[in-house]
Amino acid sequence: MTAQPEGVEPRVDQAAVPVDVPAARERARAIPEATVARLAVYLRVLLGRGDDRVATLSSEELAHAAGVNSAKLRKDLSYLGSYGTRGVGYDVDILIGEIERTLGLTRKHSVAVVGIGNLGHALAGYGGFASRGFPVTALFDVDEDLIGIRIAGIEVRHIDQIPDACAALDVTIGVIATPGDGAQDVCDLLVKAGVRCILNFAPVVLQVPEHVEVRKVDLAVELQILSFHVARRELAEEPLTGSSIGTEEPLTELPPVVVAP
Amino acid sequence: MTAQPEGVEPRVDQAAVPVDVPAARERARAIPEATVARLAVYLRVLLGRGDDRVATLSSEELAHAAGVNSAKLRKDLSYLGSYGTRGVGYDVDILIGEIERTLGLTRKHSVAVVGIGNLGHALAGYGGFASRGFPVTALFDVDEDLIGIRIAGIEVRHIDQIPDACAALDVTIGVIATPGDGAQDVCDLLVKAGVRCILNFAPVVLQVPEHVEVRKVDLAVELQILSFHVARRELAEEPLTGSSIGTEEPLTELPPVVVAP
DNA sequence: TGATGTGAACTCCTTCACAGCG
DNA sequence: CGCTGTGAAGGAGTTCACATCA
Repeated sequence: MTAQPEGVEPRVDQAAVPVDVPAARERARAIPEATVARLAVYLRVLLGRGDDRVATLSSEELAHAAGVNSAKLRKDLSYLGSYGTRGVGYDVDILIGEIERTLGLTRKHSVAVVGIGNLGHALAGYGGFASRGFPVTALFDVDEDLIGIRIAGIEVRHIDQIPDACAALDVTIGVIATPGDGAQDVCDLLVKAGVRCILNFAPVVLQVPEHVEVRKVDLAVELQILSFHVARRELAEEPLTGSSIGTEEPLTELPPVVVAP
Repeated sequence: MTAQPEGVEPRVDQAAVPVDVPAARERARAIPEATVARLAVYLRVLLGRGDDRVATLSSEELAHAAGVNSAKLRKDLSYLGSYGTRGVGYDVDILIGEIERTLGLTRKHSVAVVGIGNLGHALAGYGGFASRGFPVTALFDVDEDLIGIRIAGIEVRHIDQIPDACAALDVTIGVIATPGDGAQDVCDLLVKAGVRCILNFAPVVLQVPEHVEVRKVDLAVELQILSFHVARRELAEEPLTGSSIGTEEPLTELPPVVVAP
């Protein structure tokens, strides 16, 4: 490991982020959205393997573990620069460092969750956030019964306090887990508080200024997409009964075909 | 694939929704993934508007509400067929029906949630599933302390019972909310039980036979993508001081930057 | 007239295939 | 030789702009 000749690329520790700014800017700008999403996946795989003392991984291995093909993986990694060794593969530690730097994970983050219902409560207590460098530091709701209680040590406050509290805690990411109505208001408060990244679980399309980034997770939509595939598959499997052409299918409902495996 | 001569013309009268099966099959196969995801969004908007007795909507209005541009919306809807009226717009009820049929929502669905931790518990109690036609009918875990308790009236069973219970309840969609390790085992059990659609919240890439559809929701990845955008934006905003090392920036305060392209 | 529906151009992403290097 | 890195080809999705029709 650390078989790195030409000592231009310094070791990456989270105190200093070297590299000249214009180049980094250019590179960051150039990375496709689709690649960014996958970088996060590669990082998780690498962190898993890092424990195993695996010093190096080929594109084939890493790609398989991440569920993509190796050409795509190599192209993705090429956006970061050349951190592989031909004939060998990628140094796990170096790659981890590069991906973390690219994803901005060397920066401190701080997450606020708004809406402490079923989902918000689960998110507030979800260990997966903190363990990946996204500690939840503030919780908000409107329900008087919830305000003041603590979840995982964090006190729930009224959403009126969003501007002050978020600024004070330097919240970088807001998570909206409220019902659909009210989500836009909460969003406006977060934006006012200077939060520029929002993860939205509410089933509405948020309107935000263009300098604010929103990602949406819509569980019902996910299920509906799956539902589409069930339906498509059933159509595809359905035997082509020649007589079905002329028959009057009452198709308010889909044909009831279910094939047991 | 089966070259079907355009023999039967689909009559469109407003009461019934006819359509011959091969044509429906052809169409379903042709709809792009990206469009399917958006259809679900359009549907939600339409259902919201349906209550308001709005009989008709233009592509412009619907597109705005769904957060896309109108050209995209029209192209998306064109995959369903021609259900708009030129000079007027789309009939809300007809469109709802068409989208529901296309997404397979006229079929009965039944959801099993596996892994009753923070997230699984929230999902089990989440009203948004049932209200959109995806009732949760089975819950599973391995923890003896959880087995037997009821959430929203559903009893938690041991995952050993997945094959039997899922078959008996005709589960169409499995939701995996377990920790990463164990997710693959659970997945295998679901597949064995005949479940062909899986929504995976566990941070692993599941291996499944090709007739099984998996969608993954990875919350940490979502946050990391947002993090990337924070970083990119800071790079873009940062004045070109060659040696700025960003960690100590007083980021409590928002620079008022709004870049006009 | 005014909105839909759609070929065509365009942009973005993926895949191929192989040169280049360790 | 083996594997990375990458131009080039291919495919998917988006946007444009306008013919078309209620």
